[in-house]
Amino acid sequence: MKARRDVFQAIADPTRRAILGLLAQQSLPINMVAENFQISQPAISKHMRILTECGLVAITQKGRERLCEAQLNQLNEVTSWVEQSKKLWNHRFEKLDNYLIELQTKNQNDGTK
Amino acid sequence: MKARRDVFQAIADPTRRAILGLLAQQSLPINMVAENFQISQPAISKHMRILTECGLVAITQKGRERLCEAQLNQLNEVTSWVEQSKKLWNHRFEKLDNYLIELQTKNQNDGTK
DNA sequence: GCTATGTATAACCGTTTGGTTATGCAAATA
DNA sequence: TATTTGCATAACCAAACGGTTATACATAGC
Repeated sequence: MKARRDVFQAIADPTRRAILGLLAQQSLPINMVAENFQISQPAISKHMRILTECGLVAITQKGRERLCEAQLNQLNEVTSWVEQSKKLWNHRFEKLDNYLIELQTKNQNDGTK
Repeated sequence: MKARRDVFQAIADPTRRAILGLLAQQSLPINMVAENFQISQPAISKHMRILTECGLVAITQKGRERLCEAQLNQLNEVTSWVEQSKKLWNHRFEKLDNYLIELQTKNQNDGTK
């Protein structure tokens, strides 16, 4: 349970994705989140800490309860990375692929040897 | 380095995201990928194994080289999870939020007590 | 055939992860 | 005031992670 969290790591765990799925539909106090899983309350608290550390969940104290609210705009970091990568990927034939050309040249040399 | 990988876990590691960024632009043999990082060749091989296990990279033997090719359509799993979650999230006010209503009712009772 | 190259694999290691139980504490309730 | 409820936190644990070095091995080049 260390310091700087990032969103990619946060959503790597299936339980945390499920928690986000729940909170996406309605804000809930931690104990009501915990009811939806078989793991212990401290385990849920730990997941929640990770989710809050990277801004995916915001918590507001409500009496003795702590209301958890999803902040899914933080997923934009993921979306934009995927989009950016796919953009490059789709254009990969348009740019000269130096390595492949070099490889092909080598093969041609081999052929004429 | 165990069995069933999933895409979310694969992209959780910054080095693997960087590798995908590289391969998105051009297919490369493993050693040329390794040149772009300070970590050892076995470390790169391990990352590559994880990436291939979840289908994000395909490898084809080319003589003694192994050409790595990005398969970024596998990122659709991520994209669709994000989209699905955000959809629920954006509609969270439209559906009745049972917990919050219950909470509010309780508060009203408290007020009139 | 010998050497160099590209890569996989094994063995190992410290750190992180995801879980547990036990405990403490503040707010709500009786 | 005493008890219950809703959490956080500490201490602990096994397993997974991300890295290392050493080694093996097939292909390429001389």
